Amino acid sequence: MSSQYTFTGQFTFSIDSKNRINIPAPLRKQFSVKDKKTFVITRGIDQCAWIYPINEWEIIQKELKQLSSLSKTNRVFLRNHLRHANIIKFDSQGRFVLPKSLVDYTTIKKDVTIIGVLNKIEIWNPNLLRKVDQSDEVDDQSYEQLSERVNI
Amino acid sequence: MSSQYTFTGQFTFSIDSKNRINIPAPLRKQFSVKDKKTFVITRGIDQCAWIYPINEWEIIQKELKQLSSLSKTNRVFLRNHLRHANIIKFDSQGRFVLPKSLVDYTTIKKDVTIIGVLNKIEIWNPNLLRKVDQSDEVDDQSYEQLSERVNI
DNA sequence: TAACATAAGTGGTTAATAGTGGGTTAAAAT
DNA sequence: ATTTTAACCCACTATTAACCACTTATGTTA
Repeated sequence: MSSQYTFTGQFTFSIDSKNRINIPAPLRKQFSVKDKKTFVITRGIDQCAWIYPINEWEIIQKELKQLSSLSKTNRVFLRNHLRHANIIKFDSQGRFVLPKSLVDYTTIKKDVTIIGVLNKIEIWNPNLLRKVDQSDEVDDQSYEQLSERVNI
Repeated sequence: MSSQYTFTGQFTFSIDSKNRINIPAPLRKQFSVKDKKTFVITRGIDQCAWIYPINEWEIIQKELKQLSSLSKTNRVFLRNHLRHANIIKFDSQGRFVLPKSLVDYTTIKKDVTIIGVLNKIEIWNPNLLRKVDQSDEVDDQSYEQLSERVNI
């Protein structure tokens, strides 16, 4: 079954003194009643944070369970993506608190760029994103191989 | 399945102080009831904006959803193509607001040229279009490669 | 072809929503 | 017991969307 979510668009908002980030209204509106405003936020593969609505995350978990921990790539990938996964709700204003570990990982300071990427939402430090945009990084061979088996 | 839309023709209208653009009646009439006056506007490969009726966009989306984010190539591709995609509705007058990012990208100032290109509509800065018409631009190599995989 | 009627393009005003900032209390954690 | 953290509340401002109104085309009919 394919995802019900189709997040798109880019927004640059600010993070406040309590590390709260506003979810852009166009994205927020897609959260269904089932979600109860709940999602999982975790490390992205790039230096950003990924947000998955809770039902979406459960689909991904199922896929992750397929991966054998005998492979080193798999082990590292699983560890890094599960250990930093936080279950979060957004408040009545549509904001959520970005966990400290992810503030550090993403190096977010004052401004935040939020990008809808179909079934997930990316949270970036705008300056970092700009750098990433400019550099054409080489493909990571091992992830390439994984991509043939897991459709995240 | 082939597209139900056959947009054709060229029109030059004006953009107002609120960045509203009128969709020419002949094109607007093709939007079906299913569309609910909804479409996606995004960056064109040239320095213009592309409009896809929402059902047309969903066909594209289905293909994009096949791409795993474990692949770096895919991640960059997905991010860059989705971040500029805005889901828009036109108002009761048949106008829509051109997002600021696309105003900048297209360098649209006062007048707008609107062109029907079968399954999509192009939005141009008339002056820029005139220049492009005169120069035969070279194909962008990377997009050529991607075109074999994703039918946008 | 003149008069009328309808549709199309453009402009502005108002009301609702979205983004941001902060305070207060309750629950954890140290 | 003290400090942090989290949930809840209220409030201000800017932006956006809904609404109304006017003008110019287009087309139709007497």
